[in-house]
Amino acid sequence: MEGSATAMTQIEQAEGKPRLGRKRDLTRDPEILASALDVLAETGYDGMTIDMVAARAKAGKATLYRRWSSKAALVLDAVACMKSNEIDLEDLPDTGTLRGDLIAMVRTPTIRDGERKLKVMAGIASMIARSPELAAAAHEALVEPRATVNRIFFRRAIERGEIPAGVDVDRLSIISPAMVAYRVLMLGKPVDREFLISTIDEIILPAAGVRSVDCR
Amino acid sequence: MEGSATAMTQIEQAEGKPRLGRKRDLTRDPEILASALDVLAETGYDGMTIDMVAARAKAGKATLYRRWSSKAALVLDAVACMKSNEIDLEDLPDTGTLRGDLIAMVRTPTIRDGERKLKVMAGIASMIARSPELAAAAHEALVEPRATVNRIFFRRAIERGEIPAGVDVDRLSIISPAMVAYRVLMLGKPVDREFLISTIDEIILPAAGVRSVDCR
DNA sequence: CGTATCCGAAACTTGGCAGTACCGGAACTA
DNA sequence: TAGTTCCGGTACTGCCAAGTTTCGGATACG
Repeated sequence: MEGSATAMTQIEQAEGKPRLGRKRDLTRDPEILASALDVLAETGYDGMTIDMVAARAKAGKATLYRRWSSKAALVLDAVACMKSNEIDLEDLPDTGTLRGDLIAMVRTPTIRDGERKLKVMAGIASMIARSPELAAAAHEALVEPRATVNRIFFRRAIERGEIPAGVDVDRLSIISPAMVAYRVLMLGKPVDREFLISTIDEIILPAAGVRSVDCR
Repeated sequence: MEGSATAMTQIEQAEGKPRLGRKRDLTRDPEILASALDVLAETGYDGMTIDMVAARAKAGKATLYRRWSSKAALVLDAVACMKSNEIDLEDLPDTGTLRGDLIAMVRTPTIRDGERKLKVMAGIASMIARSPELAAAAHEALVEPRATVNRIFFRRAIERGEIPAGVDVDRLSIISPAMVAYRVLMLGKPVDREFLISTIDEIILPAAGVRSVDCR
């Protein structure tokens, strides 16, 4: 709740005030949030300092505290704002086959974006158990978008009769994110196109019950 | 390298010394390490303080620093020592079927142990990218043991002819840990027997190419 | 033009934790 | 018994980051 990026500036949300003097430069908000995410991904929550964020954004510390009441609030907003970079659900690939749809999502920018999200996730991992708000923001911005896309592909495949209607769409949608997260965070290996494609062919499609050539 | 629990006390490892005075109580080492893991799982690396660990172990701070040169060394040792609680590879269940073997590992203590490991992993997640030593210890103690057990099961199944010899054993072995980690760390949901069994039946076995009843 | 608020930058205050030093007491050695 | 090292506990030091304040300058309003 509370919603969008620049609107979350908790301090002074009273609207009716005429506010005189120089106006706040709202274009700095996304720049600062992006810097915060960079530092967060590089050093983790506890390693991140407000000075680092301010320096990277070429802003003063006071400017940050004028907009966010604390480090925790800044991080929460930064994580929540990753949601806006989401994939447009109206403009998804539709190749006519489940495999085609899944493979169409395996593109360099998508992988890059995913790795960044995972680094942020690793940076806040220890906080998630203690901050329900942050956990919710991370879930909505980092976890759910990927699963949502996959769910759409599987539902389409069911409608086409390509896979059985009885499959657990939610579980299938999570396989790919889970394998990627494990590979990056636990195994420390990079995610490349080949890994993703073989995961699709060797795990996801068999689990989905695709009537493939090798089911003799 | 360096190996076992109590042996890693980095300070004074010269052996030939006759050492006079009161002897160090070596039985405190595992108690302190266990306390460190508890605090680590609860608060994460940065949230953990030496005082917390000392208090939980009912030890003095000096006692800890007499045995480990720093907080980082203590945590590294504590994580490395989780490896010793490993499952005995000589005493694995052997039910005669892949599904039977996998299901036999789904037991309450195994699940509990896994959740604890994941909480520790979350607590040190942000450190892993910056500390290769800790990353290696975590990999060996938390990640590899599970995969090793699964690999054995899949190799047996191949020998029996239960699954094709061409399957990617390493990838299959990782599915279960990956799904569990994602469920706990990203989704914040608990891991129960039902989840594990349906993961085996709906994802792992189809991916392994088991000639199951529903492959008509 | 005067005032109020913003800006980036830097100085400053405060609190918490890593690491050290010391205490009285216990255990071991010579 | 004297000397040494351990023990649990506490007090202390030094550092670092959160958060506040101040400053000179810029921008907007009336």
